[in-house]
Amino acid sequence: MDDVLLLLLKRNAHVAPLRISTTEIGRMLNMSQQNASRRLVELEKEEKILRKEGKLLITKKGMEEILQIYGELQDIFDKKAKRLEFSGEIVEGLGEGRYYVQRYGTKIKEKLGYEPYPGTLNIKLDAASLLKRQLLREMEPIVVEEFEESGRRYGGLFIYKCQVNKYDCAIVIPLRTHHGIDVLEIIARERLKEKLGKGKIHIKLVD
Amino acid sequence: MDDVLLLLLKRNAHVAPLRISTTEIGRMLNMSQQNASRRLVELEKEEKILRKEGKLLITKKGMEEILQIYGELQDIFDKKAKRLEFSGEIVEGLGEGRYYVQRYGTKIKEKLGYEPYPGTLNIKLDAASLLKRQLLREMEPIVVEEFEESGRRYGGLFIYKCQVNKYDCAIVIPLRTHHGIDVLEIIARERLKEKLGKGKIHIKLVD
DNA sequence: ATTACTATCATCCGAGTAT
DNA sequence: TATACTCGGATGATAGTAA
Repeated sequence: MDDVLLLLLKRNAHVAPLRISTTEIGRMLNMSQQNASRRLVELEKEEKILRKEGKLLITKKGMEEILQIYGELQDIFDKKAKRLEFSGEIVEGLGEGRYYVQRYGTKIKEKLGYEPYPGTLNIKLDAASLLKRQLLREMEPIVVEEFEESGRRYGGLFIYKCQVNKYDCAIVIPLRTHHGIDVLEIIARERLKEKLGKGKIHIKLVD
Repeated sequence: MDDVLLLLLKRNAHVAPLRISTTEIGRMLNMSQQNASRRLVELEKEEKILRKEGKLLITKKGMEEILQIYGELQDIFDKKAKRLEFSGEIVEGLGEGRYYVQRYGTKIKEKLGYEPYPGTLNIKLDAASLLKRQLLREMEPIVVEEFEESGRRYGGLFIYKCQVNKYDCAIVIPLRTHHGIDVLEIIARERLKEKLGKGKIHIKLVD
């Protein structure tokens, strides 16, 4: 982004006309007065700023340029997580998924609105998805608090709603014990393993 | 900010090594392959990226440059947005405000907690406010999703809570059709036009 | 196919200076 | 004081081509 424009923005020239000399601009940006002058003429010609009575104001067009970049950066840093997508393939679990989903079933229903099928779909992530895996941490999880039942203690869960090949599902991350970071456990209303078949699995996080 | 670096960032080269050819960079940024190549060599010399096995990765130093600018923009917009203030004067609407507020009334009540007076206050913004108008985009809106009723389709709304001369109100931005950007439509619990009188109107956004 | 060198052309910047 | 012109040198980009 144009550094002169950014300076003007910092000085609020998008809100109120700003009085500033080319000498000052040059000093602040380590450039000559002559160059600052030329840059302003340039910005004016491009209709990104306008000058009136010796004061500078950033125009709509100028703001669009800035907001364009700001928007892109926001997308990258703030919203990336919401578009998080993983891919991988189904692997066999150890059968413990079934046990846990039954134990947590009521709690999960409170959060998701449905009782999940008693079993988990285990997806082994491919290399590219594995790198994105850590971005899950930046998402706001649905939290199932730890609880005690029949004298046994059950650890908390983080749940993230997602779609797996168009089916509404949820990723479940047990906070206590869990297998390697390369396998995601998925729960859903119904048994999905057969419906999904043998191909590559796509997991897309949803709000 | 360096546009090549921004491109690499968009392609997640800060998260995982990215395979991309100089030809592709050139094509995406409208520059020659030769120039893309030179720019990469440059970025590498400045230690903003590093290359390994033909893949590119943005370094810590590279990210610092990006986050520096992003931080500055956040300071400007996030803080400003919360203090966003407009001024202007009341203008006559076309009466359609009344119709729409009635249609959307229930949805609005769900979001704001009260049924708005059936009519909108139309404020024509002055020149200075007009420039700030686009900063609304940076704020988090209250969203009324589009819906269908009696076979007719109603577009979504963005709503922003505000105070108009001390009265709690809300700015309503229809996402489909809307008049010029220079008029803001305001809704409130009660009819405000008479209470506000003829002077200048001040609109202040609130959380 | 790829990257990146060299040569040439274009653009940007700073110094001097006119206004 | 101020802005902004011209001009020469520096930096940047493209075309051609080597590796």
